Amino acid sequence: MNKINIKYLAKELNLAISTVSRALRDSHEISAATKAKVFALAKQLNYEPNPNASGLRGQKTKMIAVVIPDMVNDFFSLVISGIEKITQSKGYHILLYFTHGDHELEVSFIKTLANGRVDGVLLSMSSENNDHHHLGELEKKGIPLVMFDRVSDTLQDVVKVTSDNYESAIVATRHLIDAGCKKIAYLQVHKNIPVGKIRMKGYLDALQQHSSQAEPLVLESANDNEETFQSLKQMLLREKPDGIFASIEKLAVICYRVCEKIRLRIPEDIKVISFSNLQTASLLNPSLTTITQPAFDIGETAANELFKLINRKDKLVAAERDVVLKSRLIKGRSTARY
Amino acid sequence: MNKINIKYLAKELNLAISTVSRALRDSHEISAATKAKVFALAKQLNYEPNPNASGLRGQKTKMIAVVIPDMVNDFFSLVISGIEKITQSKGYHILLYFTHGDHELEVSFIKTLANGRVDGVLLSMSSENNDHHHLGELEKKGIPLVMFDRVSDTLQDVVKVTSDNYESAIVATRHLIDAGCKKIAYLQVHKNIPVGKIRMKGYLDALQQHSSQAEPLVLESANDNEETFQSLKQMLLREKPDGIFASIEKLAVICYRVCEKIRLRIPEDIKVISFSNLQTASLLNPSLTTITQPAFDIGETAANELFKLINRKDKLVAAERDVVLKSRLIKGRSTARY
DNA sequence: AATATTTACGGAAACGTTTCCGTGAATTTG
DNA sequence: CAAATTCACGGAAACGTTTCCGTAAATATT
Repeated sequence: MNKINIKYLAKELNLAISTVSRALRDSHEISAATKAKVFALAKQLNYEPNPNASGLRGQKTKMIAVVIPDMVNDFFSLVISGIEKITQSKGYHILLYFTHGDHELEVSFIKTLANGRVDGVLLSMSSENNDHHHLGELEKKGIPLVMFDRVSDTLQDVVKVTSDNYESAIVATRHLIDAGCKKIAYLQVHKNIPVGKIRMKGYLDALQQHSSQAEPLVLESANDNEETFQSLKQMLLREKPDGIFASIEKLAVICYRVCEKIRLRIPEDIKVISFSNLQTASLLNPSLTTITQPAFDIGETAANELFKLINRKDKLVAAERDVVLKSRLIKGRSTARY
Repeated sequence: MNKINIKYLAKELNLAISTVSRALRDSHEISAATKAKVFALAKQLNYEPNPNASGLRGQKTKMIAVVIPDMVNDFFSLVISGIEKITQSKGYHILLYFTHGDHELEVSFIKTLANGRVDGVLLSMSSENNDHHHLGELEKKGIPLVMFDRVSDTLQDVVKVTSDNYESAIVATRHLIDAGCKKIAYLQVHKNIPVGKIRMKGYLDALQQHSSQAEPLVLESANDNEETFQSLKQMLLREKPDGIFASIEKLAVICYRVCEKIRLRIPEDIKVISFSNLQTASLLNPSLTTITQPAFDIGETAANELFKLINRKDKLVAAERDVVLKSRLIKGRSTARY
């Protein structure tokens, strides 16, 4: 039950600790013969360097943090898969945190991360909150940050990876208009989600430029699904829109349920389009027309950008830039002309 | 740009390093007055203890690893959410690894984890492989392990959290039989997935006991989706089963596509049931009857069991036990009598 | 009042690694 | 052949904590 560490290897081989360490790291100042002996014993004993010791000494942890709201939809699952592809290839490890949309929790996570727990942070904000001092804490400690999807529009000096939410919202709205919709409603999540604002702006601008619809029609969802169900039902019955643009897939799903409940036929009575990464969108009844974000790609790109920052020697060059990836419109029967 | 660590706090307060450390850990041998001063300065400077130093000294990392095949389906997303709920409440951190079904990768992950990187491991196996020496490595180092869902049936001395796959498979098969199916096919994934075997045994036993069907009908899926699509299509055309039992949701989805392609009506011509945690199962066309595993619960339970092991003082007591949670049958139109 | 105990804190070792600095021996250079 | 350089390795410091051991003063005990 002997601990196998460098000291043990050194004693076993009659070498100094420093020699063993250098041999393991393939240093040029160690002879081939010695290296071979060290490697052989290390492999035989299944030696793995203690990460805490390496981290403490070298101030490198080989870990990055991924901080996201949650994983209830397929979007973040795909993003993480993209991130994992990159971290895996770089020999890095992923620490995963869920904020559950709670800003306080986000602040608390970031503070814990700011003291040498990770080499970098990938963040999708819990909510639009102009209080960004916790992110400043990261910068002060020299820990690189890349934001993705739910980014801050007020924060300037940080790398952001997003998709073309504004343009896609215009495309989606125009798609409904082209399908013959005269009264289009927009289903929005809680107001202070950053992407939400931009998407709604696309909806509003598209309406103004391409539709004769007098007034925009916006419904903000509640936190509770049942509550949202009821208010959406009321809205559909009262306003009788003929097109629905859901800003997230959960709202589209609720919309399907409401329509079934009040016997509205999709797409005959009302057409539905939604931002969504649902893999089963094409199997829904009817198949859902979606704006699909390149989620996996966003994850890959964000991770790559983060590693650029981590490996940057010259900390002074502030080459921040926004990366914007394109979403795709995938047509389903939910917006078909009939 | 001064590093704020314990040494800095001590100097600032004219105290010894050891005193500050004890004050921060709320030791009883430090006066209330001193504690107050230390806490105040620590808060003011946003001090966070360096995790590498703590980990190195105390041999505790406050991190656990979660090793799963991937996150392409909703099941593992829910499991992780359940795990996160527990780790969050215990002040622990999650390291996430995907094996992508590759046993070699699993071995490599476990080996890296075996040297003080984490306090415990939650594992859902990549594949049924009787080569378990890498897990022995964990035990040798005293790192607790809990397996969930895809567990090994040959490995005895380890805590396992699963759902009642055998019983559920019987329930599913009987459900098809009761709905009038005379020829039921079972769609299986790659042979060496452990749960797959047990589920199939349930299918076989239910057939033998409750159906007059002469021969079981089993189709093993390929790695490639398109390939699976083709072989399933061939099978449906050749064998003309009137019931399909899919062991995982991906196969049910492919089955839906095949049926649409060859104009088989669900549930009139063929009925479909599947193991699945798809949140949109009820919105499919037609709504899918599922055996739904308590995924979130599995995550919670596995994490709780792991913490029991981590916090156990008495390492000798080997109170291994299997925890089996119940799945639910959720009826949809895909198995309706017509 | 003399001794024993508690209180509140300081000093230093230890965790396992990496790397700076040194140093004999071997090799190259002028 | 002497001097300079390279080679191959050893010793020890440093990373930031936690904790064991020690100790002077304060308090409690007999």
